[in-house]
Amino acid sequence: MTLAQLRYLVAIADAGLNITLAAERVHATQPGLSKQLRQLEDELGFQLFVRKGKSLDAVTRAGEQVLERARTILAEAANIRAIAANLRQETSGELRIATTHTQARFALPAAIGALNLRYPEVSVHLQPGRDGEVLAQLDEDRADIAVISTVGAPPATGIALPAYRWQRVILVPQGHPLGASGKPPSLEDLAALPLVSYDSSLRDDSSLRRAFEAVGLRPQIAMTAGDADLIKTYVRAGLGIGVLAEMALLDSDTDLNPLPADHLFAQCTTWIVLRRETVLREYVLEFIARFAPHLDRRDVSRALTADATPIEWPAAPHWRERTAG
Amino acid sequence: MTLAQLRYLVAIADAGLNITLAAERVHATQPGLSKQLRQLEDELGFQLFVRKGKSLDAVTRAGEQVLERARTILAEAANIRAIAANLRQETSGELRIATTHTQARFALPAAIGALNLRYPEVSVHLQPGRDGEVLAQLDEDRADIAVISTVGAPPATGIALPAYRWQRVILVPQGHPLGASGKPPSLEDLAALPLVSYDSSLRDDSSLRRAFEAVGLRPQIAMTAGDADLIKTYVRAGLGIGVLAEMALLDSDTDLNPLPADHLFAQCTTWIVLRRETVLREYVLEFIARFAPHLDRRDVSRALTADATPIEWPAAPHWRERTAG
DNA sequence: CGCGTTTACGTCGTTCGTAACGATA
DNA sequence: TATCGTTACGAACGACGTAAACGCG
Repeated sequence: MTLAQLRYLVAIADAGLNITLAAERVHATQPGLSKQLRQLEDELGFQLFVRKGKSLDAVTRAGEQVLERARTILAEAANIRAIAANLRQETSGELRIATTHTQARFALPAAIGALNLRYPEVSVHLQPGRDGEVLAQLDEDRADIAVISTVGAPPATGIALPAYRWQRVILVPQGHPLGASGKPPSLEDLAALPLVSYDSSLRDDSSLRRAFEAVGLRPQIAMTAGDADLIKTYVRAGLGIGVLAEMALLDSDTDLNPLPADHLFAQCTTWIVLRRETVLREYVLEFIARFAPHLDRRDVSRALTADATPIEWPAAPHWRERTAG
Repeated sequence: MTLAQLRYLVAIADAGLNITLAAERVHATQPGLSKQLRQLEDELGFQLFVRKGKSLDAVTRAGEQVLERARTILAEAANIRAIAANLRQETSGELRIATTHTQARFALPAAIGALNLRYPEVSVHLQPGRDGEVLAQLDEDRADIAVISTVGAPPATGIALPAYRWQRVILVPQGHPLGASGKPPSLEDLAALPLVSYDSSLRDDSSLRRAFEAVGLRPQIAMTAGDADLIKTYVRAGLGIGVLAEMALLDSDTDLNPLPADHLFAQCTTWIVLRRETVLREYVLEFIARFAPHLDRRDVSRALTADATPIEWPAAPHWRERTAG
C-alpha cells in the first residue's frame, strides 16, 4: 500500500470509475493506474471495485470502507504539506471557494481583491452551486472553503464561522406605486403583486414562502431566476417586483427603487464553512480575515481542531456598514 | 512523502529519538531511516527534529504537528489492512491488552482462554500498568484495547464499554474476631485495624480513602502492595486485614475469610476502552464478546465510528453470577 | 574507545511511460 | 469502429543494505 495507490484509488472513484479520466486528472497514464489498482487489490486480498467485463461497474462494500479511510489519509497528507508550505512562507497556491452566485457576485469580490493584492500568486477558483451542492463540494474535498447563507442555524456539516448578516430588500421600478406611498410595504401588499425572486424560493422550505405562510398568505411568484442580475433585469422589464439580497444592490441601479424588508423577512446569516481537521494555508486565513474581519485568526484555527465553543457575534456588523468601512 | 517515511518518522519519535533503536523496531537499517528522514525534511522544507551535533535532540514545534498527522495516517493505513484481514477471514494476528494486574490475573484469563481456543494463531500480549499508564499505552497505539476499572464515570479518553461491575471485600485470616462476630463490619471497625490494600489506595483521590473520609474517619493503611496475591500473603502473615477486589478471591483461599463490603464502598466498574476510529480485527470482537457477553457486536462497531449513545447496562450481571454461568 | 550518525557505493526492486493487444457497446 | 482497459517491455529512478568515515561523550 502506497500513498500513490490510495491517490489513484480515490481519483478513480471520483472520476466515476473511469480510469482513463482519472489518469488525466492525476497527470499519469491509464495503464499505470490500472496496474497500481490491481496491485493494491492483490495486496489487500479483495476487490475494491466490481468488474463488469473489463470495466469498473461499482464500488464494493469493502471498497467504500477503504475509500473513506484513503480519503482521510490523503487529507492528512495534504495537511502535512500545508503545514510545510505555511512554514516556508510559500505565497503561491490555490483557493477553491464553493459558494452561491449571490456571494460570488456581490459579497466576495472585495475580499478576493484584497487577497489577490497580498498574495498575487494564489489562484482563486469560484465554484458556484446550490446550497446542497456547495456543502457537498466541500465535503468531497473539491473545495477548500464554502461560503453559504442560512436563515437560522448554521449548516450541519463542517465547521461554520459566521461571516456577516443581511436582509432582503424589495425592488421595484422607479415610480412604482409601492414605492410612492412612502411607507414600507406589508406582506399583504406583496402577496397581491407578482414577485420575481431566486429559484430557491420555489422550494417548499424556502424562507420566503414560509414568511408568507406564517401569516396565512400565499405569494404569487411570477418568475424565478438563478441570480440577482437576472432578477433585476426582469424587474426592469415590469414582470413583477423583486425580492432579493440587499448585497445585490449596486450604486448603478438608479432606475430601481429598493424598499426595506427587514420587518417582513427573517435576517439571514452568511457562513464560512470549513472541513474539520484541516490545516489552512496562510492565505486562506488572510482571506477569511478580510471577508469576516471580526473573526480572530486564532479563533479560526481553534475552531478547526477541536469542536470548540461556537464563535460569538461581534457588535453585529451590518452589510452597509461593512462596505462603508 | 511516502508511508514508509512517515512510519520511520514516528518510529524515531517513539524510540526516543534514537534512530538505531527505531531502525531495529521497524526491521530496517539505521542509514536507511537516517536518509529517509532527511529526504522527508528536504521535501517539507524544514527540520522535524532539532539536531545537537549529529544526534537528534528534540522534536520541533512543526515536527509535533506533522507527527500527529503521521500517526493518524498510519492508523488509518492499519485500519485498511484490518478491513482486508477481516474480509479474508485471517485467523492470525496479535492482541495487545493494556490493563492492570487485577484484571490480568483474575478477570481476563477466562476470556483469553476462550479466545485462544477459537483463534489459536492469535498471540495475546498483556501489558500491565497503572491506570494512567494503561490509557496512555492505548492512546499511543502501543495497545489494541485497554481494560480498566473506575468507581464512577468511565475514563475520559477513548471509547469506554462497560464490561462488568464488582465490589471490594474485606479479607481476614480464619478465626479473626472481625469475622467471628457474624455481622458485617462497619467503617469504624475497619478504621481501628491496620489495613493491607493496593498501592493505589495511598493516593489522595483513592476511593478507599474517600469512603472513610466521607464519614470523618482516617484509615490506617499498614502496608500496600501492587497485586492481590501479595496482599493475601501479608494478610496471612497477620500484618493486617485486607481490602481488595472480590475477583481476587480464589477457591483455594480456604485459610482466609472474606467479609462483604458492599455496604461500605462504592461499586466499581470495569471498562473495555478502545481508540476512536479504529477497525477491530474479528478476533478482538470475539474477545470482547467473551469478556463482556452483554455487549452486542454491532454495539461495539457502532460505538467506534460515531460518538454514539453510551452503552446501557444489561440486567446487571454480577461477578459471581458471571463466573458461575 | 564505544556509540550513534552520516557518507559512499552497488544492487535490486519497482514504477512509469510507450506501444501493442483485447474486449465491449 | 470507437472507447476503455489489459498486457508487454524497456528505461530510469529510488530504496535498501553493506562498508567505511566522522563526532561526541
